[in-house]
Amino acid sequence: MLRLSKLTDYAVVVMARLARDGALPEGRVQTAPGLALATGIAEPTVAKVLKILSQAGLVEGLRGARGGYRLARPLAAVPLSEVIVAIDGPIALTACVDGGQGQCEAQGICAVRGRWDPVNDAIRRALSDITLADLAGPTRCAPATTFTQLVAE
Amino acid sequence: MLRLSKLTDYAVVVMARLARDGALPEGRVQTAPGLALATGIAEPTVAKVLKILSQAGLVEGLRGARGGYRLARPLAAVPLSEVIVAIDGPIALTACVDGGQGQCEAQGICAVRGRWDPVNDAIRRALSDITLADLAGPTRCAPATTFTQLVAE
DNA sequence: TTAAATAGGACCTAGTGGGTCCTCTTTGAA
DNA sequence: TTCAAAGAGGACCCACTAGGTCCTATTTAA
Repeated sequence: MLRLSKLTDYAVVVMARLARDGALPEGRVQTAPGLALATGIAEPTVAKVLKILSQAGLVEGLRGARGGYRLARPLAAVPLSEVIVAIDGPIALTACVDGGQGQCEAQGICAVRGRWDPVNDAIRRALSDITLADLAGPTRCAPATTFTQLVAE
Repeated sequence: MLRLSKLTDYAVVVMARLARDGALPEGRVQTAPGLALATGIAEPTVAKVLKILSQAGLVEGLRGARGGYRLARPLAAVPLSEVIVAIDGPIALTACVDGGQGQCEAQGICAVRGRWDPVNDAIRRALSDITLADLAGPTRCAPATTFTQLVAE
């Protein structure tokens, strides 16, 4: 199904919300509970996503009372690929990736060994060309269509 | 992680092997046990993949003694996207796809609602431009590199 | 000093993909 | 005519891991 993890989905939503609420670079911050309320995502989950994004340098976390999060960069400067990598790890379209030592059990006879890279490059390129600004759109609301309808092939 | 299912991976390997062993359209057939032996993939799994590919019209199954499978089309005429769709279902880069009724719990406030389609289009285009022939290569063996090395970002 | 936040873990749970097995049907060959 | 070899089509089990929750430590403004 080639699916994106839910966490990544949440990340995009949360970052879009940060931008919309003015939590821009050097601007005021937005708390995790507040973002949870605004997005409808459970609070612990929002907190988890923000922590990961913070580690990746995509958002900036300010601790202490009156703390919160804000974007490290404007949405237009954040390629979608970067968010995916931050949450899900490297973008690679194959199952034998996470073997660690890279020893595919069928390595000796695998007919397509070493040929996935153009595929992965193509995917990475496609995801790098799209920024979060493209996904979030110009502040206005998207038309009332469901994901399912949009995405079904 | 954006991972492809293992089954899809197997499908590509198996189809590449079919081509290599001359199980081309209108040609002689190759049995599932034989393919399992040749690819190093467990036999029941190979059989499962072939059944799915057969239903999708990507391979042709001939029943009975001396039966087996052969490609329905040459590899060059099979876009990678078609194999993925056959095994994994529609290509769609978002988690809220399989809700069925399409009612995302955060539907009312989701900031990125309805904006994933350009992303999905880009991915589909990338995967449609690559055929199995590109993956399998011109019969010769790929260099001895592991998937992991090739694919790590 | 206190309360409100983030930071960083540990940990549990459920969904589902991966894999196996069983039975039925088809068909060529003895 | 019979038999064996193969695919067709399910049912089913198991393990992995993503998703989600919670707890504690740390920081900092009021």
